[in-house]
Amino acid sequence: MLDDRKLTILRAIVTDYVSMREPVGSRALVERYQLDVSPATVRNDMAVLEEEGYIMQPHTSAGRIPTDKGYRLFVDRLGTVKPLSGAERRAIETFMAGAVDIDDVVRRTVRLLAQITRQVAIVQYPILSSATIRHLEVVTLNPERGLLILVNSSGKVDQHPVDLGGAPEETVADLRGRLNAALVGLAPSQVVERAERLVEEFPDDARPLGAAVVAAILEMVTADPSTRVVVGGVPNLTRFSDQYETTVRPVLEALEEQVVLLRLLGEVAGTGDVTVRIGHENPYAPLRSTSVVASGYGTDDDIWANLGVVGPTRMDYPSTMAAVRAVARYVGRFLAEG
Amino acid sequence: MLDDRKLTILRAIVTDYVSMREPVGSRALVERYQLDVSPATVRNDMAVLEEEGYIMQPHTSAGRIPTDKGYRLFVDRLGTVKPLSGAERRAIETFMAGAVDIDDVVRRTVRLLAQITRQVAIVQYPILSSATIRHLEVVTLNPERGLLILVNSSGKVDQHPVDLGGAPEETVADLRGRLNAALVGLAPSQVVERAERLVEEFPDDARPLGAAVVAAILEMVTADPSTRVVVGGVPNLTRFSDQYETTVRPVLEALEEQVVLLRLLGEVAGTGDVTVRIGHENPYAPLRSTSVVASGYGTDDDIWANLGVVGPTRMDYPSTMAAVRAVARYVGRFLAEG
DNA sequence: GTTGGCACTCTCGGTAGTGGAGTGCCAGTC
DNA sequence: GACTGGCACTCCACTACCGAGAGTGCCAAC
Repeated sequence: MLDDRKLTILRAIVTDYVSMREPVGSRALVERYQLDVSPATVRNDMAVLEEEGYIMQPHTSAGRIPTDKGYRLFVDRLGTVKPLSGAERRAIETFMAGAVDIDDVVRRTVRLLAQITRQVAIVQYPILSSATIRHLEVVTLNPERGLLILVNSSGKVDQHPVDLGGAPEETVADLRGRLNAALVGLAPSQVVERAERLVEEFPDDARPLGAAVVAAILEMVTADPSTRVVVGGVPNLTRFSDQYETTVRPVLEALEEQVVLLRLLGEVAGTGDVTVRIGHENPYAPLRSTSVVASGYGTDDDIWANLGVVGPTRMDYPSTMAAVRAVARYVGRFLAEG
Repeated sequence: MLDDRKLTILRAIVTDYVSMREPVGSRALVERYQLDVSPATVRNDMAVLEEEGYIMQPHTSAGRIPTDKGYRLFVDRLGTVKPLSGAERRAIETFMAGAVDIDDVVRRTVRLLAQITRQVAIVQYPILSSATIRHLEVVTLNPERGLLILVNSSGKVDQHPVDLGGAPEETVADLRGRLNAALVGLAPSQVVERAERLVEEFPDDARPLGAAVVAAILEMVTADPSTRVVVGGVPNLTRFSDQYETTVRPVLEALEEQVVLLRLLGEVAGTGDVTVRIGHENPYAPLRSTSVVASGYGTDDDIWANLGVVGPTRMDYPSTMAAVRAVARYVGRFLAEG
């Protein structure tokens, strides 16, 4: 159905449209891509491509632009992998070099990704499923209010307020000791099991407080994955000032909603490789004229979280995909080592 | 120089332009504001106002629009305080009601402010100058790396990585004890004094590690004020799609830079009352066609941090100022109560 | 000081008209 | 059967032009 030349033409239309931002016609095509056939032939092929739904005309007597389906075919079969430039490689190295803690890593990653792809970058905080609890602390702020702090082996620190109900300091100290003794070294899944039995082991007078604290711990351990997403490169949206209604506004609105972002990244990625959602393929309706390029990141056997970029369907997929892949891999290695 | 009627006219021009978004002419003015004089008289007054630099014409034979100077006069002398609507009052109450910790308070505040003012809101994390250190913890992640955690009396948790250099667990435990004994209960300023002597009290073998940890503590305590700013309501920028180059882009870029935001809030506010920077008065050049309405928040004797909104110079100052003031006060009270 | 009148300026919307880009189709060629 | 040159056709983008409307500044009169 689609012979080689038609595919070549589709590829040419996509690349040309992406770089020129204008509908591309048969004449320009043969000139810029040395197709060795006449414009008329190209036109015949284009008619077929249009019939099949890969390209369309904004109006009669305009050139063609790719449809979502066209981009999809391009991404699946036609895109040649574009290696990163030296400058980009160096940028990745230097950007991450001085990172001190997890927050810093995430912050730097988002900046890096936004800078390389020149698009809006989204990075999810790593979910360290293999991380174990390293330390538990209950800090008394005042007789009524306390703070539960949880540190895991990757250096992530979570906090949660606890209602102490006026419990004496000894009770709190005892509780602290028991919690640490019981839970340190456990992975999240193990915590869930262990914690349930733990409450029963508390002395009677510490029972209510203990139950509250354990509940808080469970909440932190289980709710954690859905916590946080960081966004960067929003000013890059100004490059699409022509697509205000279809791109800029919806993206800004989506960025405000952590839940939406997680859905976007989560449903798109979830694997170790780069995934692309083009336009209407997107699970979130307002972004139907937007594409998401995402990837999981982490070690081979333990995917930790997702990251990606969002931009107009008319984007440079090969470069963007290469950048997302490279950053995901690098961050994965970086986290694994440190 | 400027008699009552001229001031009335200026006020009318500002309010009309803000609500209508169109240059306002003499005829419309007398009709909408019952000025009891003829358009010609108004024109004479407007000519004077223009000469004095309070208003200008986009082009001959258009109506007048206020200049920055005009807005300034309006804000200083002409703006009638616009009380919050019942709905807004209720919004403030309900928004903050279920806040659990500081992060949550800040997040809710930013949403609230963005929603009421329908502009981009910025909230700085509270600097609790009166807060004291409540607990210090050094958690060993692996023989080389540790994590210093600092909890203050307001429930704020800070963390900082520490290079343990393979120090044995007893040394770390000893250090932890000494740190807590020495520093708990101190305010930041006191920590600075005390910490310097503290290092000398360490046993020799803990000296290098101790010095590193103390350095980290000092860094956290002193660097803290400049830490974090949270932004919300960015989609509200889409309401100014006409001012892409002068408003939308610069604001997006500024929002990406925490430093800029802090400068903006800091230099603008710094007092307990609402401060307004109009257009060119702004310390940050790219926002010269933007206004910032900000306020410190906290208790009367202890200003904690700043919050505010940024929007086009053509904004509803009375409402915005009222909203910022109300939110600042409410959050201050909320934090003071615990 | 205020006002009505008036000529003037400038924007905005609508209407033609034109050039150009691109197409589809068809008949002819290899 | 695939490709090509030619040609008529369509539609957009741009320009020019015109008229209506809004608003002004100025002036003479009250």
